[in-house]
Order: sequence, then C-alpha cells, then structure tokens
Amino acid sequence: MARQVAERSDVLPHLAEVFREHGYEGASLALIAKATGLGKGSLYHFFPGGKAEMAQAVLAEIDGWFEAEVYRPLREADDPDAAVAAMFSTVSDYFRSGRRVCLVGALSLSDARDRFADALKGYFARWVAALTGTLVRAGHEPEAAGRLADEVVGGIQGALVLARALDRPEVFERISAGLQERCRVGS
Amino acid sequence: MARQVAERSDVLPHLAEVFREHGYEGASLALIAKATGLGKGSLYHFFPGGKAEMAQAVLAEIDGWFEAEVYRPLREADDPDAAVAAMFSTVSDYFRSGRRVCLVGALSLSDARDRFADALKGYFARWVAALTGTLVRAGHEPEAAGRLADEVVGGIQGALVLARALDRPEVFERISAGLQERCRVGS
DNA sequence: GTCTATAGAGTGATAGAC
DNA sequence: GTCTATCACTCTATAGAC
Repeated sequence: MARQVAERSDVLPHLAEVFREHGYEGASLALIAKATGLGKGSLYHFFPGGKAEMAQAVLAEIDGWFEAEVYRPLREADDPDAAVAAMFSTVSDYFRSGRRVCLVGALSLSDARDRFADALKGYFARWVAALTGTLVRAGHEPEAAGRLADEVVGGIQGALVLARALDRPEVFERISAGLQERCRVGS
Repeated sequence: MARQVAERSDVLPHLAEVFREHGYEGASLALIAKATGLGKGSLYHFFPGGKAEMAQAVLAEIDGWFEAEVYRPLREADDPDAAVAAMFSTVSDYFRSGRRVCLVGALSLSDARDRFADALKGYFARWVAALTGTLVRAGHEPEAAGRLADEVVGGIQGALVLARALDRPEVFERISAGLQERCRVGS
C-alpha cells in the first residue's frame, strides 16, 4: 500500500460537497469516506473531533472564502456600486446559478443548528454588515441600507430555497437580478 | 389500562412540530413517539409507511392549511390589496413572527428533498400562482406580478432562514414588512 | 525507532421496520 | 418489544518518510 499524502485542505472541498448535498445528519461517515476516498482512520486522523469537527472545518473554509471573495471586496471597494454588482456575480457563480444549496442556510434550518450557531450567525452577520456599509457609501440612508442588506442576504437564501423546491434554477437568477436592481440608489 | 382512542388527525400537529424542530432525518421514531405520546406500534398502525408516510401526511396537512387560509383567500378576494395584507398577517402568525421554521422550506434544502419533491414543488408553485393572480388584479403588470410573487414567497423563506441563523426573529418581521410594502402598486 | 498517513475490522448505541 | 441494519466512533495494524 503506497502512502498517499493527503492534507486536510485537500479533503475539505469533497467534505463540503457531501454536507451540502446530504445535510449534516444525512452525511454518514460511510458517505464521507466514499466521497473523500479516505478510510475512517484517515478521516479521524485529520479530524479527531469526528463529524462535528469536519462540519466546523467546512464552515470555517466557507467563511474564509466569503471573507476573501465577498465581504472584504465589499468593505474595501473604491466603487461601491461596482462592488455590489461584483457581489451578485460572485455569489451567483458560487451557488451555480441556483443549482447549489447554501450549506450555511441549510444548517440554519436543520437539527444541527445549535451545534454550529456561532458560525452560522457570524456568516450572515458579517455579510449583512459588509453589504450595509457598501450601500451607505453608495448613497443609501444608513437605516434604509441596513434593511436593504437584510432583504438582499435573506432574499438570496430564499431564492435558493425556492429554486430548489421548484426545481427551476432560473428562479434564483431572476430574484437575484431583482435584488440587484433594488440596490441602485433611488430605485 | 383504558383504551385511549386516537386518530391520525390528533397526532398530526405533534408530528408536524417534531419535523419542524428536528428536520426529517433528525426526527427519530423515539422522538416522535415521545412527542405524540404513542408507542411505535400505534404509529405504524396509523402510518403503515413509516416515517416517510408520517412526513407526507404532515406535508398534506400543511398544504391543506395554506390552501384554506392563504391560497384560496388570495384567489377569491374581492379586494386584492386587502387580501395581500391578510396574507402577510396570516403568514406572520403561522411562522410565529419568525420563531417557527417552515417545514417545507427546510425539507427543500435537506437530504429528503427528492422523496417529497412533488409536495414541496406544489406548495410553493400554488403559493406563487395565487399571489401572482392577486397582484395582477391589484393592478400590477402580469410579468412584473410573477416576478414580484417569486420575490415575496422566496423572500419570506429567506427571512425565516436569516432570522433563525441570526437568532433575531424581528428580522423576519422587518423583511416581511418590506415585502408587503413592495406589493403596493407603483411602489 | 519514530512519526504520519492509511485502511478497515470491530465497538456499543440507536436507527427504523414490524 | 424485537428485529436487523447502520450509525459514529475506536483500535489495531499497516506502510513509508525521516
């Protein structure tokens, strides 16, 4: 048996996809082992805390990705309007135009919510905060910006729910376009 | 031991609450037995198809409730604007102002989605269709009404996700109020 | 020898079916 | 309550790098 060197970071994408497709309770270790190509020994070597630690690691990776690709660009953009447009584009790509579920949203509605409450709260809270700031700099009134950011972040989650339930991914794109339009000042 | 006569319809509300709180996979038969006060034998007497049939029955009951309390009022209202306002009020009560999860939405994101695909699709499709019709009668352009109905129904689902993740039920009410405002013609 | 990565048989607990 | 399958997880046994 040759020793195949793997790292935690190699396994995370596969792990994320299993949790996204099957949820926390639905992602059995057998499924995870199959999807990652690793035996239980390896999995527990990388994640001594078991399934809970695997999910935490996935959430941390997702959080890091959104921090780098979504929240920070929103915070640091010179052109707030362009930054908002970029956010919608990035997010649409990330969610595969409505064909991919948001793991954070799915976990928020699942039985495992309490276990990951901090990570779930942080993900949405920082998204809303970053977007609110950008909308203010784009010219929205602070209070209206906060409400609009809630509506946009929530709206994206709802669009994913609806697109998945109706099995019509284009519903996601349509709702997303509407939300983007509403971010224009004075619309 | 006295024989306690129970009916399927008596256990459905308890069943619904267990599925809402724990999701499909998270709702174990032990939990269900405890919540309904019935033994496993009784549960299989009422639901020979097991857990899947229990969830189907719950979905059918939810669908019936929304049909009677939400969809039909939307369809048959004399005053479309009042009907839309009534919908938001009814729905807010149903979801306990954001403290209660939508089982249909949660199942749509869960591993069990495929098993209940038809019921999930029907629930949202009929909601969107009923609301679209009302919005048209309220004076919206047909195409805009369809888009707006998608945004409202999706927005409510997203508001539930966000309120739950942030543990701030008032976010649901705030988003809901914003969606209602947008249903006004010319807003 | 030591350390890390691997595989998988085996553990008790608990699942859903009946 | 009894059944069997499967759950998350543990443990032992490996291989190769150093």
